[in-house]
Formats: sequence, C-alpha cells, structure tokens
Amino acid sequence: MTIDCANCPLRQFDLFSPISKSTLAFLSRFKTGELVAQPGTEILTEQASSSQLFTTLSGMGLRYKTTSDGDRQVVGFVLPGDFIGLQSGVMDVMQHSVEASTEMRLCVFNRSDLWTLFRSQPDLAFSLTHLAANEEHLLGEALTVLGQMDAQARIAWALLRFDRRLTAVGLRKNGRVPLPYRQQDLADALGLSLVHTNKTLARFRSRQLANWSEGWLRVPEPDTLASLYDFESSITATRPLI
Amino acid sequence: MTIDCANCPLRQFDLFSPISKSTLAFLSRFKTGELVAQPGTEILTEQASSSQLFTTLSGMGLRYKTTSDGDRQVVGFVLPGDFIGLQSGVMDVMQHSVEASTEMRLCVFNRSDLWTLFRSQPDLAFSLTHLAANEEHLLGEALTVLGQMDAQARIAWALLRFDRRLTAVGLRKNGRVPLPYRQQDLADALGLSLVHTNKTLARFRSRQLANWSEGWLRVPEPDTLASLYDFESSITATRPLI
DNA sequence: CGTTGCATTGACCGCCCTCAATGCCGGTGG
DNA sequence: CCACCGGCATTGAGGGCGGTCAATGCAACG
Repeated sequence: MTIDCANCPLRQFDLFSPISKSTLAFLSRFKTGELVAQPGTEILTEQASSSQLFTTLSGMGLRYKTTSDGDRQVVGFVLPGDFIGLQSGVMDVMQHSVEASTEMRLCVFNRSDLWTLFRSQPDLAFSLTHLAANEEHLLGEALTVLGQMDAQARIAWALLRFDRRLTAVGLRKNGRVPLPYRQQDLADALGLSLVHTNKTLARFRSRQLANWSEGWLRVPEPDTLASLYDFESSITATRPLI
Repeated sequence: MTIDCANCPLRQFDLFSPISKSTLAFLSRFKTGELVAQPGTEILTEQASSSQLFTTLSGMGLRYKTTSDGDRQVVGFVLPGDFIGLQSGVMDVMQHSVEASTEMRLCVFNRSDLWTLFRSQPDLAFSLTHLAANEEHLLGEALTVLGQMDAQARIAWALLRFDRRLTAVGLRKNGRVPLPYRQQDLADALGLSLVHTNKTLARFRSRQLANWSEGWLRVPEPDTLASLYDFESSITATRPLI
C-alpha cells in the first residue's frame, strides 16, 4: 500500500515549497512505487549507475565516500524529504554511496523518465536544479566548518542543523528529536576521530548545552548554543520536495 | 567586440560535451554580452541576489565564504569554462562570493531568461543540472580531502587538480600551467595555515614533485605524485559548457 | 556465556597552529 | 633618486588541539 503524492505526509510542512495541482499529478505518475530499506542496506553505490532515483519518505541514512586507503568521509545525512540519486540521474554514476541507518521508506522513480520530466515539466526540472544547488550550498557550508572551525564548533554546528531540520519535518517530540546515528558517523562527517567526538559530546552534555544519547538529541536552548559559536540565526528558506 | 558562441574558443576542448546547432543558436541569443573584470573585483556577493549569470571565458577567480568571525573559506577556484551564479539563479541568493584573481573575461546572461531556457530548452536545463551536480561532486571530494587527509596529501590533491584541469583547457605551455593565486588562497581552500602551506610547498619543491612559484605550476610526473598519495588515475568525464 | 558493536575514559605525542621576524618587489611620493 | 610602505613569500621557535593506542563497560544476540 503506497502513498499517493497528493496525500504526501511531508508536503504539509512549511519547509517545502508549494506545488501546483497539475505538477502534482505528473509527480504521481513519475513515482513508480515505494521501497523499504532495512538498516545497513546500501541504497546507492559510489561509482555505480542506478536505474532508480528516490525520495526519502521516512527514516534516515548516510551519504559517504570511501578513500583509497579505507577511510570514510560522510558527506551528508539523508533525512525525510531528501532526494537521492540526482548525480546518478544526470552524471550517470554516483559520486558517493547512500546507506540506510534506520529502516527507510523511499519513493521510487525511474531514471528513464527523467528526460520526460525535463521536456514536459520545466517547473520540476527547475526544482531539481534547485535541489542540486541546495546540496551544493550544504556542502559548501560543511567545507567551511571543516576548514575553519575547531572540534567544539563543528559538533555544535552539526547538532544545531539536526535539531532545526528534524523539527522542520515534524519529528520533535517532548523537546527532543530522534538522531539514530553512531558517534562514528558524526566523527566521519566532521573530520574528527571517534574518541575526540565522544569527549566533546560529553562536554556538551555536562555543560547542559546539548544532550545526544540513546538515539535522541535534546538542545535546550538552540539560540544560546548558536550564539556561543557565532552561528547566524536559523534562516530556513523553503526548498522543493520531489 | 564579443565572441559568438558558435566560435567559442573553449568548445574545441574534449573536456566539454558536444552541443547541437539549434541549442547553440539559443545560447547565442541567451548571451547578452561580455564583461571584463579586473583583479580584485567582486563579481558576485554572498547573500546577495544577482540579475546576471556568467560563464568564464578566460582568467581565473575564487569562490569563497566568509565566517562570522572573519575567517575565509575558499570553496572553489573559478577556471575558464566554469559557470558562475547558478545558485543565485535558482535559489535567489548566492551562498558564496566570487572574486576575480586575474583579469577575467565573462559571458553575461540575464537571469530573467533562465525561465525561458527551462521551458524551451530541456537539454540546456539538463546541462545546468549537470553542472550543479558536478559542483556537488567537486565539493564532496574537497570535503573528503579536508576531512581525511593531512597537509601534504591535501596540497598534492589540489595541485594535481589544477594541473589536469588547466591542461584540459589548453593552458599548459612548456610543461607548466599558469596558477595566479596566492599561497593564502590555497591555504584558505584546504583549511591550512599560510605558514604550513608555504612549508609544505617548499618540501614538494625540494623533492622535485611539484614546483609552484611565480604564478606557474610545474608537475613533472603527475602519475608519480598521484600514486604517492593514492589518488585514482585521472578520469576526466566530459561536462557541459554553457 | 562468549561474541560483537558501540560508548567511554586515560595516557601519550605529533601535526599543524600561532607568533614573530626577515627578505623581496613594485608602487608612490618627497 | 631614494625613502617609505604594503603585499606576499619565507623561515624559526614554541605550544596546543586533536590524533592514535589501549583498556573497560554495557547491552543485544546467537
């Protein structure tokens, strides 16, 4: 039993830009089904082509690259609403792998329909470009964080982003959001060692600034934490949902 | 006296994917003029909107973000053939600034024509998305380098990329390519201090692996340098030129 | 009840940062 | 013509942030 795009549970959130009825109708045809991925499953593989593209309905995952010496760099976290596989769609192969951290429910699209989309739905084509530009923005910000900030600021930045984004898709409950990653994942995303990530998280916990444990993240006063590290206030521009 | 897209001096290089006559004709109309930017000029500004988009015909520049505490992160280097301003085109504002390092000649497009492009030229729309995905790829690779590699590997990676890319646009002469940046620019791109960047460059010079001085870069044996740091061989996929 | 995965904590030290001084070059004005 | 200055490259000294190594605890699982 799959969800109709017209009743997409994600579209209600202000995070996502509105969409016209006719475009929505096309999207419904574009969507060919749903896929449930179990934790640990590799959904897309670096350097491989894929005939399918996805949108995350629920659950969370990781985008990562593997270096030749076996290290891993997490280049992003896949959260509900995120589109997966655009690189494969336009460049033929993925430049990073995508793996499910929790059970994930995914909308499935056929890559072969992508060209039809570009020909007949310029607004959706525009939205796809918007999504790509948005990824570029996120990566640019991450690069700045890795290049210029120390461990405390990096972790504070990441936790704040999680808090904001997960709240925006309705996952905050009782002042906390689910964060089902391992400390190693965060370490690999921020260019830190597991040990140092752990110690820094412990410091935030004892200072009551942020508490991430047992899969839940609680940030009592996001603005206080942000001001401590000079992060600009949470400007949440809307983005497309495809 | 501006260059007609049909005679674009860049399009001859294998780096760029071929394009149909009719698409080329549209491009010629899309291009509204040329702009010459002097060294030091800010072409686009972070957090600002721009009514114009550009393609680099010649010259080089920098993309960078400024952090609230005054630091600078170089998120990319603008080389001939690079498109500038896509973020502003689809997301309304730029997420990084672009500044000319040398004198630059730029093709100028009107942002207001972008929508027409998406409606009437799906192949160009696809190419734009391709370019955005390509930027995402570059940033992901940069993130991996900053997150996982030490100073020597970071600098080797950057120098190899310059060597390959500048060669691909015909700028290699007498076994060297022009590299008109300051050491500070590279340091800010790689998340290193100027001092350490300088010392590491000196080490490469004395080991005869790479010599960057007085605006020119000479890498005698790129493959040797690449193998020293476990970089995959130079896979140069083609990309669109708009 | 051994094993496996993840979180936690302590000891040690190295890469790279900061601070600081010097040299070189081109531009500018007295 | 020369003194001065600003921008950039270079080099040495010293120290700190965050790295690796290693051991322990704990919970889930076969």
